[in-house]
Amino acid sequence: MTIPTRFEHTETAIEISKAWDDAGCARAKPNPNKKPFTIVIPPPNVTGALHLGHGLNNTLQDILIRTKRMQGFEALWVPGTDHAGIATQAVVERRLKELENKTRHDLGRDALVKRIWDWKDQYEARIIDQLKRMGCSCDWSRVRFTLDEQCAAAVRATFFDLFSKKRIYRGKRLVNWDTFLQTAVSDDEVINKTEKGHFYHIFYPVVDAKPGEPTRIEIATTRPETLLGDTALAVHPDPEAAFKKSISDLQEKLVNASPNEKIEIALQTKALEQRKTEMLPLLVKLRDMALDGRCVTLPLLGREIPLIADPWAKPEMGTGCVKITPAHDPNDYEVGRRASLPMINILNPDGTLNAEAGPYEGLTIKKARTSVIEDLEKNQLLGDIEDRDIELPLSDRSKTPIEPYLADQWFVAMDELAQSAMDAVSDDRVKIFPVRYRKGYLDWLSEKRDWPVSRQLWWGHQIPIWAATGKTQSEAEALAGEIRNWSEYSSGKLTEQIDADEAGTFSLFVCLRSENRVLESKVQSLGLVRDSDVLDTWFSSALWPHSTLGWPEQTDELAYFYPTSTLVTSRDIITLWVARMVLMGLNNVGEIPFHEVFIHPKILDGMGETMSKSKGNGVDPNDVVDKFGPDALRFGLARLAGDTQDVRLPVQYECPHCEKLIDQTKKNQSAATVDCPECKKTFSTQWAETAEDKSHPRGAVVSERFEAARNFVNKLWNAARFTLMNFDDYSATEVRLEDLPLEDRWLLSRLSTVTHDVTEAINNYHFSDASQTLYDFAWNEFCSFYVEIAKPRLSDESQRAMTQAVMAHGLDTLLRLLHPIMPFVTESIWRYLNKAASERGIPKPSLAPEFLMTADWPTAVKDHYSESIERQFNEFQQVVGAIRSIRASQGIKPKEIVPVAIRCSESSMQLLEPMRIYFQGLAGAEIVSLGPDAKPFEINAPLAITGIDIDVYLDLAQFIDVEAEQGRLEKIVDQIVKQITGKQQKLSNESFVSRAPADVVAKERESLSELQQQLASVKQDLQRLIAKM
RNA sequence: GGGCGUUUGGCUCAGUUGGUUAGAGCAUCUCGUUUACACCGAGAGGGUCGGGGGUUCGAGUCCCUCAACGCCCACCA
Repeated sequence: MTIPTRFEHTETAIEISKAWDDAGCARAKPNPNKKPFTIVIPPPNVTGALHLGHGLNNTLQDILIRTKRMQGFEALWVPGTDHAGIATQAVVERRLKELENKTRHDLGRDALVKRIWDWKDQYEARIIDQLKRMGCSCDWSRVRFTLDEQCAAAVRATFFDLFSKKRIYRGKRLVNWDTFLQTAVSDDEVINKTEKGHFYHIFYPVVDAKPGEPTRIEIATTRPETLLGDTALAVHPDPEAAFKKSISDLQEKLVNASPNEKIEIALQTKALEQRKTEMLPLLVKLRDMALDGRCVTLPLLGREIPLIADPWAKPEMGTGCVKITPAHDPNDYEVGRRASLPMINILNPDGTLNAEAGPYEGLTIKKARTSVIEDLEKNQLLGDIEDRDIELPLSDRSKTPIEPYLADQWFVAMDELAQSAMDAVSDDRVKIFPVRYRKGYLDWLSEKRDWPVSRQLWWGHQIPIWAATGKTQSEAEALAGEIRNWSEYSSGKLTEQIDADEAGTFSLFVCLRSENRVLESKVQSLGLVRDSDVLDTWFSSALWPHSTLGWPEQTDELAYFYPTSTLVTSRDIITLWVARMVLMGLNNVGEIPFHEVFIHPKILDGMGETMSKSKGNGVDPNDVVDKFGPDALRFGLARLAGDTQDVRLPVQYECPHCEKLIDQTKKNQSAATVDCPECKKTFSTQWAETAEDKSHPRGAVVSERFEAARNFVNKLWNAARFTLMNFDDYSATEVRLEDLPLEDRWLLSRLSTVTHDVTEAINNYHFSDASQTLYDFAWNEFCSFYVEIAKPRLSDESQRAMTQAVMAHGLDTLLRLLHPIMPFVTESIWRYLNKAASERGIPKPSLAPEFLMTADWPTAVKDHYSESIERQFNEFQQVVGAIRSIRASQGIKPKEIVPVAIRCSESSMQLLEPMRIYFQGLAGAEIVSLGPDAKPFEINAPLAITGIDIDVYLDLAQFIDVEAEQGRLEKIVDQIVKQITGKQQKLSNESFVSRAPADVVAKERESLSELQQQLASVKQDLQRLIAKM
């Protein structure tokens, strides 16, 4: 049997993928004879291509799905992508701006959405290609997209349901307004950045100040321009109590404080007390004025606004007095509601000031700030300006400042929904691994904050609401009454709600259950207008586990595959996504969406930062696949990712001219081109946009971390090559366990152990352990020992057939175990193995299936396991290692055969006797005497192996390098003496002997006496050596 | 400010319930073309486990504390 010298990963992968596809290996359908195992992919955003973080995520899912498929489950992995509303629209809008200098308004809604669909098509294709090249065994006949028709139907049904249950409501809320994208973004999409800013002190004149009262009140703010929307000033209702509370809080902290903290607290307390003394009289006065209903004049606009008492004004902060801008600050909004203050919105959606700002109308916020400061200065109402670091909220998507903004939004009421999702995790219906992530999930949900779901975007699921606003109560009810008479109303195709706002005007909201043009125009004919907003992208993501299976239709798939088995995701979307899937699944289907959630580590770059598209440090899995192959990519990721830590993956550019690897740095990772320091030529990166940049050949981004994995693939390939080279005369034979020699029994026992360990590891999501176990076994045991031992046996006719049978079985099992991690190389070898040895297995051979992918998972055969055999073989391995070590230190040429004597017990002799012949191949040694009576040579290189009662002697008569040997022996003496001293100390310690468990003490004594014997023996050899000179 | 996590040889990571001399891969050094593999084989050097304190006969492993780094959440006009 000939098998290529090299494993050609690229063409093999293409060919094998096609074969799997043609055979439908990854397709799944409800099958009553099997148990289902389901995974829904965390749908990647179509904002861009996948990076290695996704690579890891999908590798782990595929390992699970392939394992379960082999274990006999009906394994379904549902693929798909996410429309990622705001993120995708932002990317396309940014490009539109950069390349064509146009805004979305220049294009209009339909044209922009068309452009985004084009973008989506391009990246969806790219993503699916990446997944396929990685070998992901998704059921590709079931690709979903969160904005496709099936998902849209689910979104409509859900919205309708929640609206009917009054869990979706309309509210005026202060939202995070992105002035660039002109949409509200959720709290989760806001990031904070510390910036240098100023703290402006401003004076508000008191209206009709009485004698003894201050004529003006000082406040301090980082946002002076917002004063245009002020509707009050506030002071604490009980400043003295507030001061006392703060001071006593500090005292409380003192109890558990560290020395450094204590100093800090003492200083704070002192400052606070001083402040209290200085400021209390004024604050009390102001409080009295507030209670008296006094007013101040709003600078610049001249409006009279009240001074109010509200606990939000903390006496220990700022000037102790605070301006209240309800329409533009979340805290002020709450104050405004408590005090029924007017709420004045001074902003247009694009971030410029509106008519409420009077003379400042039309200015941007930045310009308005400058003019306001200038004008305050002119009016002598400006006090100190302090420098200060301020936390600037930015929109995660557009990176522009967020403005708190009062707007009408749809909300999902979270109280009951959140509770149901908390319960599912608290009572373990949904298990989260590792468990430490439970807390974050529960804490977040326990806040039960209502979920604002409106987005003022064009890309997404448009809200299925038609509204008639600004009506009187009777008008609204008349309209509603008409609708209620429709037959569609009674058949549940639409529903309505009447809503009154603070100003006393009424709105009628009508929700349609599903897409229905006729009904839509009927509703529109009543004068109702469709809400132009779309839903938060997480709304459709939250339905993913059931919408992909056909809900709201009661499909067979839904009945069979739902709830899904495991969700594999990364920790940063536990709240955003995982929690919402749980509550939506419970609400819609009445059942949890998945039984287990596995949170895997994140891939960081060489500088410790998470990989992401926006940072520019993302590594394209395809680049790694091109260079090292998909199996190496997968194995490398799986082995790297343990369960406790994120994993750092230093990445390099590979110069396309000279193949030099260039470490990625902060600077070059986002560059469009890089100059190679070696050959000085230029190459382009994935960020190259312009024609000029693109004219340079592209440098792949790779990581040498995958080299070891690639080598492993090669090792496996070659072990298979060797095996198959010796299978020309293979014929299936039945082998009896008891006829097999030790080395075969050892292999079978190890296979049993490894099968057990790997199965356990994968079941418990310990992918790294599974990979490591297989790597060690395949390389250090199967290749280094079993194959080496097999060499002489294969040329011995009496052993050849038996050896072939065990080798075939060993390779077969190894391939099965490795397949989920390295599907291509294993499937490829499997084909060759099938050609050479189609029937194989211990004890009874059977015909192997055509595809490894759908073959059975091995079982750990109990009868094959033997602890004593594994231990005995381990002794053999140690003796081999000992001989090799001496040979190396003596500089003995590899071709020289060294005579060796092994003194050991009767039982060890029985073990080693049949292994005698293997010492030559493995260690270049000829065993001249073996057993309890084995005699050392005249000039010995002794080696004692700890833990085993075996002494090994090499006859150095013709090889001796006295100096080297003397050095070696002296070093051994030192080592042994050091250990003996340690043990003697331990054993002479009265409390150790009396308090440590008896068996520990006994073991110490035993090993001490062993060491002493060894020492004596080595010293003797050393003396003999010196005497010889 | 609250929570979670991390800190082990040059690099990337293991280290199960505390118990002999703390492991692996990469890198380094020495030797090597033995009929699968130089993407290989053999051997070697290198860490006292972030600092300090404690519990214990015994601590990388448990407790306290300090420090650094990372992430999440909240946030002060």
